[in-house]
Amino acid sequence: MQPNESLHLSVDCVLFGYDDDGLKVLLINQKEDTYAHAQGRPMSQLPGDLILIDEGLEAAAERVLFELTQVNGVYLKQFHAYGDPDRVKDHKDRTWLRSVRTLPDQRVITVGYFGLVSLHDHSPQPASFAGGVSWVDVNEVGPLAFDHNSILNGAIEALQTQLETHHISFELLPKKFTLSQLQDLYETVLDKKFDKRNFRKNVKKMSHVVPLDEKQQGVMHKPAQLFSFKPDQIENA
Amino acid sequence: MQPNESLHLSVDCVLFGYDDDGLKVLLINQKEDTYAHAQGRPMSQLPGDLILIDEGLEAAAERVLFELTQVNGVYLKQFHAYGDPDRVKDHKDRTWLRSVRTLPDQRVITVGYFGLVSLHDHSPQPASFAGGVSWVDVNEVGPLAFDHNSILNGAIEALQTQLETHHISFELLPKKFTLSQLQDLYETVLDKKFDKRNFRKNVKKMSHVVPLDEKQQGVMHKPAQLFSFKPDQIENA
DNA sequence: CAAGCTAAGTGTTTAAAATACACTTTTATT
DNA sequence: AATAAAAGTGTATTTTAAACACTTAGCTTG
Repeated sequence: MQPNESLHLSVDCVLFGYDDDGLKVLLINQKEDTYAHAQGRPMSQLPGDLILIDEGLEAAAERVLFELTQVNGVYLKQFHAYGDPDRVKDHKDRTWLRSVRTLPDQRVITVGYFGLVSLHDHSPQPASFAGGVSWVDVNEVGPLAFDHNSILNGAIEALQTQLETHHISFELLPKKFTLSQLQDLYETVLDKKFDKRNFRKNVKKMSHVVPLDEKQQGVMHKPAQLFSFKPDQIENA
Repeated sequence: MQPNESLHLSVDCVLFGYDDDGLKVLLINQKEDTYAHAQGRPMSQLPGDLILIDEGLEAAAERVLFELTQVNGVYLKQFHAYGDPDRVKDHKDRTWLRSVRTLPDQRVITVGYFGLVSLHDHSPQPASFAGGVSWVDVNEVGPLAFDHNSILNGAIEALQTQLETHHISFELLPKKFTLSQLQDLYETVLDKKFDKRNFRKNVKKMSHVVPLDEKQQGVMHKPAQLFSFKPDQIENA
């Protein structure tokens, strides 16, 4: 048996977007891309692409996300490589592959990255996204192409671990945020509830979360104190 | 720029071996393999190989380790993929590459796995290892080929995390062991000291560590109680 | 066979961290 | 002026982590 004479490598990106409405993932609707050729039922998939011959893995992930969102400097973290020889051989995925790949039977190993963006500050405008792309609530993701459901699950677990061990919440929040927003973020991502007073006690220990001289405005209840993250050294938890 | 028309994928294995003498890594001495051709100074490297065209990633790692150790069923865990386009382009590595690869200039992405074996029970006999292979104490590893020093560091960190979050210590200990051996293992891998009494208090909470009706023999001090791991469901910490 | 060496084995006290829990405050709306 | 809605705040209890020192069992040696 020959070594990998013909074998492709890709990156797949699980881009998490967060706002007060919940945690979303950026999915690509195959129908939009392959409308003319696709015979099978349209499916969604994670954004990804074959890596270029001289391109680093993270660089490839950045390129994929920039092409879709026009946003640079997204927090990105590699979490797992998926290399089952049959991962792109499933019948349901053949139609799409034939429509977009010159070598649809080629084995593809993929490296998974997850990315984080805040959807608050109007940063990545829906408009700036290519067509056929949409944010889907993580709890409402249906069956995806290939092994993308397991990749997504791997990404969610990696995100949860990362949130508990590293200070990454600022990647998902607006620059100015309330403690309730911070708590909601933790509750949404970790899928568990926290006691308000205990949560705030813990936040007080985080030296990189600092109160501003500013309050929430235009809400029909007691306005909340606004906080921000100290940019200098947001290190490990 | 073309997508990855010609790009190789390998696995590299960081096989950790443990005995009362410390934590070791299995390294391959390039000199033995490429003696005839190598011009540069001989270096050690991690065991690894290009993956075969129909082979899964973990299967490739198993194959690499089996060829070296004749041992099957080794605990294996993927920890990171390394894809810097220049990772095999360093001058120091050219000679060796020219001597063993048909396409020495080919870019190679590698997926890192770490494996665990106990060196107590005479399991992988030194004799059963191919020549040019040796166990090196993790604290005495010199400069390795390619980016193998960073891969090794990545593996050590992954092993530490895994030891703290999953019950894997039985992979590194003899079937029957003392609590001091268990503590030494934790101290060696995590590189910190534990209080003997507190450590033993914690072990008592681990339901999968069970005392045997047997004591250490032939030691010139009070013989220790022997323990073993309950095979049924050794789950998360 | 007594003395001495070596590592095994064993509890308690103190400090720190996590948990449980309910009412008052501030603003906008009616 | 009354109401609605979420913000904000403190204490007591339980649990977990940390610090700490002497006695015991078996082997070795003189």
